[in-house]
Amino acid sequence: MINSDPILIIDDEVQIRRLLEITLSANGYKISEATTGKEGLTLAATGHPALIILDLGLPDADGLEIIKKLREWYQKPIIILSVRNSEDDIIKALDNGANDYLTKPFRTGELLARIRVAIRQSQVAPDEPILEFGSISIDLTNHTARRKNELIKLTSTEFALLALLAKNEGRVLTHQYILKEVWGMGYTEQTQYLRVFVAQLRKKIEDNPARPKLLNTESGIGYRFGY
Amino acid sequence: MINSDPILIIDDEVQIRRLLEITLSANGYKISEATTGKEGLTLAATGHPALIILDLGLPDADGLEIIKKLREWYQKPIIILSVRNSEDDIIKALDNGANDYLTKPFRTGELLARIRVAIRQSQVAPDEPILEFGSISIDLTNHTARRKNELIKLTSTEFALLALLAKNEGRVLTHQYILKEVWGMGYTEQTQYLRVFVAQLRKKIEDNPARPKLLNTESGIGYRFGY
DNA sequence: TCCGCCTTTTTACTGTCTTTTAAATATATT
DNA sequence: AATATATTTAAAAGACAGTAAAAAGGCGGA
Repeated sequence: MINSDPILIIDDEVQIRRLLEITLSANGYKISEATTGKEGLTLAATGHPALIILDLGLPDADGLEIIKKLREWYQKPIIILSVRNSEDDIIKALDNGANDYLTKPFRTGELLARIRVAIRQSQVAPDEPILEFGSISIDLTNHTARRKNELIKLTSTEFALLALLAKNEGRVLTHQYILKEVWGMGYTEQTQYLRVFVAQLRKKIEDNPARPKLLNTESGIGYRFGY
Repeated sequence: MINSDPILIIDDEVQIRRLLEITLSANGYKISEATTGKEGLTLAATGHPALIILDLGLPDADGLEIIKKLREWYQKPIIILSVRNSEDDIIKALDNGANDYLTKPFRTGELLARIRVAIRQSQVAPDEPILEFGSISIDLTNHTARRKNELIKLTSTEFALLALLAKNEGRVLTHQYILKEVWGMGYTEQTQYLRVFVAQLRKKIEDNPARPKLLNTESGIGYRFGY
């Protein structure tokens, strides 16, 4: 997920909390909840949330005061949800450190988009998932593979083959399956293509291509990556 | 003065422009104005505005496309003003790079508060606007590129292409993706444009254009900058 | 508005890299 | 040992990329 830190919801209305719970967790966010200002401040301090959604109309505290208290140390985004729609309330909340202000009832899709905006601004680009196998690393999103940090020059077919095998580390993939995935369903009989490309790949990724350690042959069946 | 760079207003309605002129300058902001998308893009590039206020319903261009075009190089806040109030419009604008979205008619005090929020944030998180690659440096805010401190003369398309690749250093970008980002979604088949512009760029940025070190070809896939 | 300049698009050609095919050699399985 | 399966190499075919230059389009200045 984008961020493993939770979104902290501070709201006394149980319906709103339920709605946010469902919407946010359905979109892959972790959540933590508080029903009072006091509890909210404690949870903000202990749970280091990635973002705080704050209801201005809490029974036990003034919303503005909570924003100010949070902003003494909390740098990440604060989004206000409030029934109050007066310009004065909005301006005061924003000027005291809130990042955004939505009035209830709000549209969940819009809230999600505004959360994305806030998080986008507060965080640096997340690292890409990279598959590692000894001295070989394969970056699927960047379409690059490295060997001891040196870029390996691979053709698109070679990369597709390597990626398929690497994604299925330890599994035996049959010739037919590999051919179907890499070349397409019309090529399941062209085992020879596979042999040629396996040889090319081994030259590029193996220390000793004649004694492969990564790209292993399962005679009569297919190939297996790793293990 | 909060910031000596102006706020750029892109709106075709003269009443809105007058209103914003008065409100913003009364609050100490400098302003510059454009009445069309085209003019807006030019002024954004030449005037390095501290913030852009953009009307989505311009007569000469699709608002979303303008946001995308701006976001190819413009890092500072973009606030949308629009008569459209549908959730879909709001989400699309925000997800394509807008920082905030207000529907017309808007309250000037709220707009000012949201401008303060946006500027506050853009000062906290100043993205490094100058990318460096060996003897090449690319200044995204000023739309300029240098080679050994000599200014390189680039057309706007050339710059957009270079900026896109440079921002994605080390990643392989597909032909389709590059074409979509630089030319627009109707051009994903025009790989020849790309070849011509890549050749032009290489002449300008590479020591030896025939043996590129920065702008690398990934045959059958696309191009990769650096690494 | 027209002219000239600059940028983008189009065209035609050449060169390079990738995939396919083929054939000879090696290894595994029974 | 015989047979099937796999590896390796290299050349042929095909796909893809680079280049140059002309045509078209857009823009600003006279």
